[in-house]
Amino acid sequence: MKRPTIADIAKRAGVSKGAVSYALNGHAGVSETTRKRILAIAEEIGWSPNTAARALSGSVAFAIGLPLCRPARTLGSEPFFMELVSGLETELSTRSYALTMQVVADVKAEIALYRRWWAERRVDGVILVDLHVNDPRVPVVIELGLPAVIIGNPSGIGGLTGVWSDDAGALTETVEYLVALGHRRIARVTGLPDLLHTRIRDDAFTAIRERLGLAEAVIHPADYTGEESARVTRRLLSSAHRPTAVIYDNDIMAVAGLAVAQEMGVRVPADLSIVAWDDSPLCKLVHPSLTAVSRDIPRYGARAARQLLAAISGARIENYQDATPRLVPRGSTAPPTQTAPPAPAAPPTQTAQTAQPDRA
Amino acid sequence: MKRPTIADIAKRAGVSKGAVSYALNGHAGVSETTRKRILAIAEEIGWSPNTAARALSGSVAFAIGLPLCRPARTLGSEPFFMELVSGLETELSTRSYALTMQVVADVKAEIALYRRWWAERRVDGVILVDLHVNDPRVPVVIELGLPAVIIGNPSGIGGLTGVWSDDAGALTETVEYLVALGHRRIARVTGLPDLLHTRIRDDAFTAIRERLGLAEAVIHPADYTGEESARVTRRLLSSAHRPTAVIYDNDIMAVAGLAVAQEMGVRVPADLSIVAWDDSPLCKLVHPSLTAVSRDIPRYGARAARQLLAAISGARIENYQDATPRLVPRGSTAPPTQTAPPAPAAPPTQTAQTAQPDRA
DNA sequence: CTGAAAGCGCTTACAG
DNA sequence: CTGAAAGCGCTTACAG
Repeated sequence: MKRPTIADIAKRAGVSKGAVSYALNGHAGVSETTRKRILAIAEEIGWSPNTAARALSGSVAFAIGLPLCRPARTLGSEPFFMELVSGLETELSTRSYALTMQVVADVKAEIALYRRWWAERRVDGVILVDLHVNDPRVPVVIELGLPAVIIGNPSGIGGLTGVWSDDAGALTETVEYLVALGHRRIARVTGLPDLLHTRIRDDAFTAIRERLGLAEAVIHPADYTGEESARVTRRLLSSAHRPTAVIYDNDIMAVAGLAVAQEMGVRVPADLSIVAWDDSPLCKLVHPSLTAVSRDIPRYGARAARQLLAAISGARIENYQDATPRLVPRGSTAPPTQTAPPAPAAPPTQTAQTAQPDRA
Repeated sequence: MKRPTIADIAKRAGVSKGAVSYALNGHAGVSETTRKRILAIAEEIGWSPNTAARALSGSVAFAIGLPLCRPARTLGSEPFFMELVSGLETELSTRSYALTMQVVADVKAEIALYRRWWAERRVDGVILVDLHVNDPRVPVVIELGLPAVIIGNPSGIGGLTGVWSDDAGALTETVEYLVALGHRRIARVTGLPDLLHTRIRDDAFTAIRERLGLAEAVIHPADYTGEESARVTRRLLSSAHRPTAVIYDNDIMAVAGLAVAQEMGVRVPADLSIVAWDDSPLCKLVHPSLTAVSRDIPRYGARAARQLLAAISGARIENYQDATPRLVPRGSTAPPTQTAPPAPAAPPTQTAQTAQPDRA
């Protein structure tokens, strides 16, 4: 099949290609009647603009870029990205913008990707996720003049704006809730330590610990994977003064923590309360269902897309702080049954054989 | 910053733009020495081809399209897509092909998207997932002449090739394994019923049921969501002759089924064995860990990408059947403790309060 | 309000 | 082996 072009439309309508272009783009320069006629013809012959031609003359790619800098396996099991993508899409698709994704191995590769995308005119703007402390991507994006929106708190990052929610506030609220239930020994198991939002939550945790005098509250760094979370949780639950409540930095780690508790015969929520940071369908599926800190990530993505499109069309954009994440209490949190030294974990009988995986 | 073009390179090298193009693309027409000089200059000034210009003259977009036709929430919680994406990427990125994703509401919208992508020359080829029986996308893609690769078994689909694994074989193997453990009352909880691979697994299930005379083996349709799986599982476990083993069509549904069993006081694997179809990190995290049917989905994606790129460059491509999915036994399967009528489910005490969600 | 023309940055036959 | 030129399908000043 041959694709129709504006030349075809022009011939049919008996006007010049320029006139067709004006009509199609809603510019001044054609009478209302001919515009209508031209639009009707375009519709009839199934014309869509050739993006390449448009990009070449108008210098817009009608695409935005989202680099994904996490290993494939982590990517798959975290709902965050797909939810973000679907949110971005709701805005982009209505304006015929495409979303170009690319998996990169590390920050260095991601920076190279920005340069390549810029040189290729592949995208009109980019979304930055997982900001690090002193993130080296930021100066590069600024230098290239590539419109960008950060997913996360951009404070301290000169020159780029972001869309984020008040993680510090949500963390404080969560700890206060656990304390109100009677918990004192509260642990926080974190995501990758040099991510900016990990830092922000860490700081909030430390602040509330000081304020409420929770001497035994501790932070344990992990990396978002279930494996690492299981390891950390096992160590935590084996300690003499084991925590009565744990806050995990994502849903996967929380589920892994729950499984370790079950494996060690620690009852949830009687002996141990669990809070998952990002809420997800998964949190509602496990038993007991997990109390979680919930954000509307698709809305988040939609907002970021709108900001980015505005920036691309030349508008000055502002930072946007979304609603504070909500704490959604479910079955995994309760008052601790005992604040005295905990009973030693009873070795489970029924499930002991399942400890070694892959017994075939 | 101004982007360098081949005109800049030509000026520096003292040759024509045509010569630069030949040198850069490895075509005949330039001496080896000038080619080297030109490549060095391109490297030095940081040149990358303008994709729009390339697409316009060479009629290649250097992008492939992946429409995602599932609701945002389902998308996020299923590892399958992200793993597929990362597999596609490993091949695409080495050849500077971009992956363009778009979320669509339904098959109709997806068909419109193919037409638009084709008219816009946005992509050079597409990946089709989740094939339906008599899928209406197939004739459209063929009519447009859009190179395409199906993820899934393309038998019965004239004109398009696919990359798939032997689901029927894996299902048969799984049932045989459960029967060898002593199970007779085996249930299968499926994904969306009109997907082709659901049908294929259903047929295999029915065949093995006939062959082994498993009169009580049953199929229950669901939709890949945890909610629906929980509902179906609750009904199954409440029935007089409840199954002793359930095979779920994805990991999320299996986890939900496990949670329902725990909620109802049905011990896994003593009273109930559980098998998850697609293996994922999640299956290893829950307690007990889930026996699963495992495929290497990233490799799958990589293969599909290679096929598609070959098709785009004009090669005739063949169907490719990947390795049969492997059954990975873990802690959720065991011989049934009793084949006689099951004991009534004991109402759990500790967890009763967690039945109502969102008690704040 | 409209038409003819140049230009975006490449690729590729076509002469030399 | 090399150069000059046309063309991909649009957009956009520039004359009329």
